[in-house]
Amino acid sequence: MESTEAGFRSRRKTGRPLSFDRDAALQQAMLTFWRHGYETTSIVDLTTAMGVTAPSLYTAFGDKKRLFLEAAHRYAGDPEIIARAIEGAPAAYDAAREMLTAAATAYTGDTTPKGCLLASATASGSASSAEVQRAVANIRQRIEACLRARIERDVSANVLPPGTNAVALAGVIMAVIQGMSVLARDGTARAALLAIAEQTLRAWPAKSHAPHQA
Amino acid sequence: MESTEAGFRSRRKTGRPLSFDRDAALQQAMLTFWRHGYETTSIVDLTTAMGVTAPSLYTAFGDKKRLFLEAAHRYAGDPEIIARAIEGAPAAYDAAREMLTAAATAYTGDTTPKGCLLASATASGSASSAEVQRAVANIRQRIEACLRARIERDVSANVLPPGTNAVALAGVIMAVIQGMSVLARDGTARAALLAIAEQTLRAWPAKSHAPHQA
DNA sequence: TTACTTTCATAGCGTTCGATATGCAGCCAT
DNA sequence: ATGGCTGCATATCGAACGCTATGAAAGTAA
Repeated sequence: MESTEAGFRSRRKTGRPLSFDRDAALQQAMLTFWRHGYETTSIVDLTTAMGVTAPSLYTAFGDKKRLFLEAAHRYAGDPEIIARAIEGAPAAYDAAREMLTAAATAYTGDTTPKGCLLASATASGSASSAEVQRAVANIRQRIEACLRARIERDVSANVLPPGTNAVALAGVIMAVIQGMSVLARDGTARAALLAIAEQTLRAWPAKSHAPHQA
Repeated sequence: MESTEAGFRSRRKTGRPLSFDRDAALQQAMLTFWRHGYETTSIVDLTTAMGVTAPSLYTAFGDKKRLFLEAAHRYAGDPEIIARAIEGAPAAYDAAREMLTAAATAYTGDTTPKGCLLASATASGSASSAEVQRAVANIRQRIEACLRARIERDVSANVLPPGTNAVALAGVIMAVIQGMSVLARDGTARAALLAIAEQTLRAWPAKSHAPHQA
């Protein structure tokens, strides 16, 4: 059930070895999906970028859907590590700050496509891609749940004011992160995104302020 | 140069009249693009939804690109009206509040697709759709510029603290709006989006508070 | 009625889509 | 060396893509 079972068909013992670097090919596939989206990336686009023929792609990765899912998981990184980073932060504020600045930076890389693969690649699609859209949504929601739990923990620990709406606060952070992807795609520079991140963090409820909600 | 020249080929005086309601067909096209995106909506999808054959679609709307642009402009509404609404608001805060709550509501309609057409339909695409992506980005940036100008006006009028970063503040609002589209597509309910809107507005710098930035 | 204009429905254009059948090439185990 | 795998390159497959040629149908203008 684990998605990272070290590839699609790797436990072979005999036969001709792969003539290409599977990991490097996956990396190129990820970049291509990142730039052009899931449905709007063709197999030819992928084989060209990966330097591999179509039959090799299919034997190594299954089909387009599985290749995308593997690329998406590689993009998202290990969810356990993310969870530990959020939970291990000094406070929810620090986790949110790290998430926002990391997003602003990652969405404006020089050598990578602009924006967020998870935010753009399956933002729309025909009915046939519903399963892929759900998988990407799950990745998002797992991160949101983790941040929300961290906020709730801070509320319980009195680090955040008791009236804090954890769902809304986590939602704002997630919305800004996803929205920054759109802005980055439109050409907004890294500095501007970082300023948006800073401005967003000014909304963070502080214990030193009186909680101003019912 | 005006996009709304009342259709693609409407100034006819003789000949067989249109057997379908051009406006209603455009509305259906808009809903279809809204649901499935630009490139990921096929001509068959459109003709089915619009109740029109392919040749009729092409004579009435030009081609897929022009049909989408016309649908996108219908979705976005008259930019003049939007500009007047932002400029005519009591303060930038009210404009931002209206934009956020209107987005939260519009993205979770019962009879419309979830999310925002402008945010999702061209979030990704092959190189051939670059022109359409740019057109949609322009719509976004026009709104952002309008909000930013309204914020700057409030700063000049001392309604907002002098140190206010208008670019970042407008950017946050735009990012949250675009991000809410992603959340809405993932299934987030209207109430949750409205809570995010409220939480976002708490970040709004108030003249009554001491400005806490350099 | 007749000429003219424009839309309609049918059918299909050439291209690209995701995915494969086929046969040769390369590597391991024996 | 040889048999058994497995990946490689070539050449497609049927379906769907965006789009259009064609001629009949339905109006207006004379």
